[in-house]
Amino acid sequence: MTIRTRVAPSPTGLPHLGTAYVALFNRAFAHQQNGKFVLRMEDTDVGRSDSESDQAIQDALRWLGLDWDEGPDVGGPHGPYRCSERLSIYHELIAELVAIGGAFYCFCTKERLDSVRANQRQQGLVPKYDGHCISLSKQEIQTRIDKGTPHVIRLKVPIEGNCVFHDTLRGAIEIPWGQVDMQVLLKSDQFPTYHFAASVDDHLMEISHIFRGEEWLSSCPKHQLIYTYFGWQQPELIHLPLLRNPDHSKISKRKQSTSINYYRRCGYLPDALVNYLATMGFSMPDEREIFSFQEFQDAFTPSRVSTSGPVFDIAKLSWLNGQYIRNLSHSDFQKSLGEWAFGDGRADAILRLVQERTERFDDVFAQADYLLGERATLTAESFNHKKITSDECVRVLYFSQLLLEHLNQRDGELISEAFKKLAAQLDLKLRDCLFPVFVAISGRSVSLPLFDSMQILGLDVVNARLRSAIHVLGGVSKKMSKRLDTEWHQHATRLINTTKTE
RNA sequence: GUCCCCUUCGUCUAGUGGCCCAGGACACUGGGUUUUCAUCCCAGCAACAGGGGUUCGACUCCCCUAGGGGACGCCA
Repeated sequence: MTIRTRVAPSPTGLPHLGTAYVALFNRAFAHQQNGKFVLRMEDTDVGRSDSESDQAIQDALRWLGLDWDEGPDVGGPHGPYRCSERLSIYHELIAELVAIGGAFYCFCTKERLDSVRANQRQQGLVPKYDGHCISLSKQEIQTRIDKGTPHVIRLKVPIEGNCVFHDTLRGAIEIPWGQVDMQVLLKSDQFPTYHFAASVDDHLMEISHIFRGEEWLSSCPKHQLIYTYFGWQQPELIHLPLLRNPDHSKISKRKQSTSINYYRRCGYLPDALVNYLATMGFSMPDEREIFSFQEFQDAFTPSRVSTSGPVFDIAKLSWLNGQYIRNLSHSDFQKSLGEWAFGDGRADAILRLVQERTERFDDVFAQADYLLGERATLTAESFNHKKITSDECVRVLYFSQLLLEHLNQRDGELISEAFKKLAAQLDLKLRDCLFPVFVAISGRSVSLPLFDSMQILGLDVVNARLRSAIHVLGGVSKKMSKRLDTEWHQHATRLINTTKTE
């Protein structure tokens, strides 16, 4: 049997550390076994998927050296490798599944489902589909379809008994069918859900082993059911532990940077990041902690993967990165640093801002310090200001995060317009409103133009600096963030929409 | 709330019944080398969640409790 593995990210948002983590294991295992490693883009969510993210994920994985044998760009015998290009396959198979009684049409409205689930929750039951449409007759179904009633197709799930499936690291796992929802497989927009697309594609692409995050454990029964209905053999499942925040919750961008690009921008070496990721949940037989991907691949075996969730510890990553940096030849060091600091048009962008503010060359580097490296360390006093209180600073910084995130734009003009409106909404002068942002981004209240700086730094770093600034000011409690989120939603429509039309 | 998964130093981990009054690494503390700093070297600090079994013997096997995490979407 040929070993075939895959990683199947959804192209929504920035390239995630978790994607790299999972790709690492899949790639190492496949190549160790002379198999193939596949990249498949799971763009089943039309609203959230975008091609920019698709490209960014590919770039980030390539940067890490985690490239693939088959995928959307390189092709392969089992293509296409993007869900949105495989719709006819799903439609054909979902029809088959309905025909053999494994799935059924459902015409329920969102409102009805919401109230059903709310009721169930109130009674302490598992919120799930109540089977309302499961026994509609062929005629009833046809009539509604002909009328153009929006509908989905759901998985038929047994009511009683247990589902038993196998995980390589944990052995047999038993989940009562009563816990499993009649999952939507085909959405009303005719796109499959992840569950259906992934199951189908894994089979069609002859995937033999799936290394994926532990978060998928509870959806295994659904996938198993699909395989059973079709009479397919399920791939071997190896659920990896979830990367964690320092507080042990699942790693999330609210609490630390999860974007691969952030670590790239901060000057971590791809080999070091890959090495570090490989020590999360895996250890070498000889306990070595510094090793190449090739060495990892040679030594890898599922039995050396541990099941408890590792905290992603930036201090240790930095130490490891230091080992790699010092090991570089001096010429490689120069080359890599130069590329990091000035590559991709950065030198030009920075120098254009600097020149008009320069009297002597020795002014140059002091002005651009926060663009070339980490900004000065902040304290609460850094935010002392005549016109704006520290609480207001937190508010502004918090909203800035949301604004930039929702704007999802690098365009300086747009950012500038949005901030002007934000200041107006908060009833602050732009100059005062921007003060905490200047401090957060540059470490000073006076610096090179703010929005240009943001563009040069990139969203990942900007976000991290805003987050760290908020932290310095005492952070935002759960309660407070709830209040701010509510307030934000009141501003949001106006801020975002009007911004885009101008 | 229901179900599932997990539980060795603050963190990453070694350990698959005796080699362990638990080893390594990061962080931290102290010392040494170095014109300073960093590197490097040495030393120190620090853990088997708790309770029951099984066994001649449990970090290792079983059960319970507690704690942590995840899932419960026409998100993935």
